[in-house]
Amino acid sequence: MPGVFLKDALVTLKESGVRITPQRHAILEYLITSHSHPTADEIYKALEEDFPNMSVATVYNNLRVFQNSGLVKELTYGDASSRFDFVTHDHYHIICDDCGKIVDFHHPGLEEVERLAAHVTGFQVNSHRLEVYGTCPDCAATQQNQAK
Amino acid sequence: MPGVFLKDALVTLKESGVRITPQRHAILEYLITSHSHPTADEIYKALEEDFPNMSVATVYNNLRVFQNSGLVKELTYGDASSRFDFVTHDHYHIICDDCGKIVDFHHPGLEEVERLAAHVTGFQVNSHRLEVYGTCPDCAATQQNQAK
DNA sequence: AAACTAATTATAATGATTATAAAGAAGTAA
DNA sequence: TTACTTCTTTATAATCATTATAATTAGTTT
Repeated sequence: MPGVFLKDALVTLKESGVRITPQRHAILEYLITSHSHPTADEIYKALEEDFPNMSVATVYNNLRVFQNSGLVKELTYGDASSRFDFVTHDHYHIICDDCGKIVDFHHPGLEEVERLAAHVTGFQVNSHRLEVYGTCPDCAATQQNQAK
Repeated sequence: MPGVFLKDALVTLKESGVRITPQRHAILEYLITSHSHPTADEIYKALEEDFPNMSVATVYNNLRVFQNSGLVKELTYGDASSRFDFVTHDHYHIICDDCGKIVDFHHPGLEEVERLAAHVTGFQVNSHRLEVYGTCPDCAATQQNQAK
């Protein structure tokens, strides 16, 4: 069932009064089917063939629209540009310090941490963000070989 | 014991062969004593009085130097500029969705999450990043009043 | 002091993101 | 259909954080 996410997403959008333009359709589809965490520019380049006249602003605008509808999350890191992630189930990311590859992993939510934080700081907690950093198997292997 | 962190930090720097210039001293001191999580520009502005000729590049350069020595951590969020945090003990941050205030809280490390991530993904795990988001007491109070 | 290295300054460049204004497409009501 | 309104896209310029460069200054070593 590959198209389920896309169909659901389109319904969600339509219900909140957002028009489904060809560009929006394409951006969403790319986010879902690429199974990656692309930057705005990567999306722009990937759709260049089908939409030669599309503007970068359109990509940014629509990514924002999708975020407002809760379909997409923005992942921000230091230097580089933001990456965008289609939200399915709750999952976390592990990121390679060497090559930057991002891999999903699932883990029960950290409600206990949220509770403690709320208690200690007096905040009303809404959400949290967790990322794990390390070296991916590929890069680990490369380093092994170079050490020889 | 207010100056302990600063003295320790200076020793750490000297030991790794980093010169202690007046600018570096001032940036570090501000990071420690301001008890905030300033942006590079905030640091620049705060030191303008004492160092009228200091360049923004100097702030960025030295923040990088401090990061390389493990004294400072960069916190990155979506739109805005990076914030810089003097590293003392391990702690996490809770951030107000409304006003952006950042408050520290302590929590045992999430080694168990790291272990699971390593197991599932095959990564060698180095570190992780956790942030909690919510509404700070001040903003919550303001919202209460506005609702009246 | 001379020679060398590191740090700072001033300024320009980069690059991601956003703002703006004009043109186009879709939706609604007559 | 026509006119009218609203939303969307496009093209382009602007913004803003950060980095690169080159020249100058300061510190260190001989």
